[in-house]
Amino acid sequence: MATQLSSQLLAWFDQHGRRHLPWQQAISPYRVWVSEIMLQQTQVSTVIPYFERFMAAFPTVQHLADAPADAVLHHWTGLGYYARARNLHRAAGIVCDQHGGVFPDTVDGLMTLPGIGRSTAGAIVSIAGGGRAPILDGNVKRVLARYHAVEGWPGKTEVSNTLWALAEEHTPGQRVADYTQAIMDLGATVCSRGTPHCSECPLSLQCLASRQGNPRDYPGKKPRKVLPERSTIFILAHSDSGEWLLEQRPPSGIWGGLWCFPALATAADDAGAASNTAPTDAVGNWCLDALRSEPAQLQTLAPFRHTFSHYHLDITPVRVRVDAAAMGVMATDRFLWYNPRSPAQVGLAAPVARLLAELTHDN
DNA sequence: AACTCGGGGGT
DNA sequence: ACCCCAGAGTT
Repeated sequence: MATQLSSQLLAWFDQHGRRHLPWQQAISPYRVWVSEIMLQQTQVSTVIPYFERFMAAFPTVQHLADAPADAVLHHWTGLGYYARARNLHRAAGIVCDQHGGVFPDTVDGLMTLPGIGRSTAGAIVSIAGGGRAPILDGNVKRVLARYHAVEGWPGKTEVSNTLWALAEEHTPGQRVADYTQAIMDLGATVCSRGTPHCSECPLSLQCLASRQGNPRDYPGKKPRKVLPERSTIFILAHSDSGEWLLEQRPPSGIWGGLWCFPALATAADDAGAASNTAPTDAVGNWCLDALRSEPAQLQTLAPFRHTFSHYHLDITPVRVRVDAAAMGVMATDRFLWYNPRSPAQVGLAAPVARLLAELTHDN
């Protein structure tokens, strides 16, 4: 059943819709799936280059399933939410091993795959399969919350349920792929967050928020908390031959599965700072204990702050030269001597990638 | 229901 | 600084 919203949106889409995004070309379940995963909590302009490189490296779901996990994370470096990449790789294996390389064509079937929730499943079904399934991403939430003047933050279950019901109601039985693209395009271009362009919107006459004159009040804002502060020391251990020691992070938690400089936790509070060990001493001790190597040229670099969505991390990099005996730690597969001149195909945490780039550029 | 999980773009 | 972004998984 087509609603007035869906009809007007489709007419608008024929004139103003976006049609040149990379994942809108050669549409397939695989390409739509990869794009939807990358686009979770990530803006279009950020995703485009990642999508192009990813598709060149892994043209089909079989290529992705056959690739090493490190190679997948390598192509995700800097994109964030790395569980997305690990789930993508796992799901590719399941599709190839259990579904003959063909994606499920229903929302419920797709939702059994790791990393695919209701909205992503709806996007794949509607865009790649033409099936009638709603989505509820950030754009759709904003359009529907304004159109119906839905109060409250969509992170609340009740608000989310209301929006899902509206999304379901408005999803038409015909031209579902165009409708799905249309409502996202409207949210991204006309019904934007900061400055909605109601005068250009095909829905403005019926839109309750526009009629009230306060579209920016919708959707309701997430309650903000003060982010906690943590601190750490990055040990930038390098050999004479210009290789840097990296350690693989545990599979879960922050930077899961990525490669990072060995890190030492430090006291987050400064109340007992007087008793804290100096960073260079802590790193020197670490070299002796963990690497069985005599530290040389210990140097504290400029500290900087890296902010996650849920805490601040103050990072103090300490550079240290270690002798050839230290290379023995490579015996453990948790460690890797990384040569920026011939980089291993592994995932790097963003601040690690930036530090490596700076260190290499300086030399 | 609240929390975890990144990084960057817009303002 | 603060806001949020084509959300999903875990506790």
